Amino acid sequence: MPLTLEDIARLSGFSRSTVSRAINGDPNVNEGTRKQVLEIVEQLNFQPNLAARGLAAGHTKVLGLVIPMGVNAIFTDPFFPLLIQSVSSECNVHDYSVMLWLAEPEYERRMISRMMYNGLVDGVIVSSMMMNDPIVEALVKRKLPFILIGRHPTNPNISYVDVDNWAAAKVAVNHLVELGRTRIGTITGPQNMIVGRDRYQGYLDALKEHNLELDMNLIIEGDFTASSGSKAMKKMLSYQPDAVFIASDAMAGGAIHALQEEGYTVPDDIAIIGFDDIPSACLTIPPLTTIQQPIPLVGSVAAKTLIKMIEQPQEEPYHIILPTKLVVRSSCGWQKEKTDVS
Amino acid sequence: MPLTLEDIARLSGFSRSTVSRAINGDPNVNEGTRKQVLEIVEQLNFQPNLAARGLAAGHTKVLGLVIPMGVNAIFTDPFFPLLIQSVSSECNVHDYSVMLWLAEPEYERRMISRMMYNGLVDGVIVSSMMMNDPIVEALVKRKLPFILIGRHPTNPNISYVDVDNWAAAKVAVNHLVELGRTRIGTITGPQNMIVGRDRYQGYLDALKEHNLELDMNLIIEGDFTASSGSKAMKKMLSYQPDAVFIASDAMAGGAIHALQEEGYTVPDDIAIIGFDDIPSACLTIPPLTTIQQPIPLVGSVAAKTLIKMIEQPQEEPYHIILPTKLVVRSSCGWQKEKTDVS
DNA sequence: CTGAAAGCGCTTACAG
DNA sequence: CTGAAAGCGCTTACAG
Repeated sequence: MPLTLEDIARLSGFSRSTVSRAINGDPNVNEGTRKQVLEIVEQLNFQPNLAARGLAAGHTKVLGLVIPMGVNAIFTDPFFPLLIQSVSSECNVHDYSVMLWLAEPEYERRMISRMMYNGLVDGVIVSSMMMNDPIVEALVKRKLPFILIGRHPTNPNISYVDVDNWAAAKVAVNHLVELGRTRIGTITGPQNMIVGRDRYQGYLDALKEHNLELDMNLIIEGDFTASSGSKAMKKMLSYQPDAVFIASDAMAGGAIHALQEEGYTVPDDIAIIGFDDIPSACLTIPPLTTIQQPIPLVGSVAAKTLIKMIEQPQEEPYHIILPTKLVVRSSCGWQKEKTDVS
Repeated sequence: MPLTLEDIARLSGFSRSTVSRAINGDPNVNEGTRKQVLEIVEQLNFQPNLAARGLAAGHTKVLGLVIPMGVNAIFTDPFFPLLIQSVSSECNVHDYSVMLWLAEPEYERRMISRMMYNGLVDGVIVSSMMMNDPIVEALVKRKLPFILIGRHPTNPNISYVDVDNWAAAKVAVNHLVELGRTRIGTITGPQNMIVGRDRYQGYLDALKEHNLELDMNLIIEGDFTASSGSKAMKKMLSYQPDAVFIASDAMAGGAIHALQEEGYTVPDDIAIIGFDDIPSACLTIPPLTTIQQPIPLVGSVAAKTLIKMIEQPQEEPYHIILPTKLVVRSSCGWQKEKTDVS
């Protein structure tokens, strides 16, 4: 049987209350007694029962991380692992734990309500939701603090951390234009996700700014998976693009693969620029020029901010935009720097 | 404020006890009253506070999934995402939630003890631990049910689910031998992990069975990352292998990449066989021949078994071995079937 | 089949 | 600075 506070109380000669206060860093405890208590705690490796603490204190120091399974790419795209890892690390630092929910459609409703009510988490991070995801609506009705990864399309009262996908997409397309490309296509992300839309809109606006003709044959929607990138690329080929802005590196990897299969050369025949700068971006042949978004930073900032929202509630929502950066490798025909695999 | 059992009791006209029983499927409840209670529950979308339930009932219906961060590969190798996903799905089916712990070295000790004591999880799944991982030792001391993904090297009382890595590695090497290769190297997994050792031992024994000479220059340890595979491959080249058994597809991907860079042709110059059959195995050029292990099955069986251990405790440990399969593509020079990207 | 009551292991006013 | 006591929201013998 695990030890209880009561045991420590008995062993230390202090009351349960005092022991509890000592453990939780309450300033109203004599340093001497704190030391005594903590020594016993240490020695016996006592850990308070978190369910009990949660009940009594009204918080559990665990965060929920919700990843909707609607997206095919979820577990082929390194985006999510990287995100999970960084959220988890940041939580560790603050002495929080993270509970991962993979929201499968069939279970979603059940999970949503459970999550709201169950008193098991103090707040939740929602990643990459669909535009019409009912989860957000459900969350706003409750008092549970939550933060989105990726801005909310319409409700400005919702906190989020995001990058400026629109501006970054423009940077990507501008890069292509500067290199002399004129028939620039795009393989977009899912248009039911805000991230997919923002990047697409950036593409559109960049084209317009340069007075480049818009050819709908050069615009194909992908779903962030490599295979969708490959398929889209093949379909686009007959319309002779000379460059393609692809909304994720995973899709770009698939596209480059398709191009090779079809006998095209990157970047000579077609320049490719991706988005994300995932670890394997420098492993494609040729290495992928892409937009780097600081995924680990996104995760840690989201966690950090949510914890702040929990511990120091305030009215105004947080809208945090993290920086993005063009990483030039060779898939666009401009080798500024050499990147090593190792 | 979320509703409580008390609210439902008042609203339904029954006692808290009866409501609780109705919700939890206790057979000792009149079907009529159960229906009435459940209707109100449904209508108000009441969800019991899980912290309270955990305290009172002694279980929370949440499982911990521990993934040690010692391994570099953790978030570049699709193995883990696939595993997380399948564990999570299986838990959903059984109405359990999963709590993901990424065990970072610095926090590990703290987490271990917390996990044991905190009453927040009913059991834990430990994935891919190091051979000397203290977590197992800590776990056996407690009453907390747990199961390993990957067999334990020494303690037969510990439950696990695994594949027969040793036998599968032999199958892989045999395949190379059958194709006429004689200077067969290997890039192993970390030798402080049982999975790395088992696959290496299979390689060794296969060589011996075929009376092939053992050349230590053709044996290099990797860490399951693509970049370690690439580096190892380059190092091995000067010793002229004509085939390499690589202990993970992620490393094999890196190795193939390295080979291309160095101007070698796969499989003509060097045949490559991997292990795992991750989704991108058919995306390498040429597509990778590999050993398929049923990662999603491993995850779901682990979860299912752990739940059984929790709900129907028994003395004997579970030792579950899942099947493995040679998938022939073209990286060994034997094209049995064509595999499409899409 | 149902209810009153005790209890799970903590936290936190309240009083001193 | 410390302790006795109430309470967090459930479950579960126990009695009927």
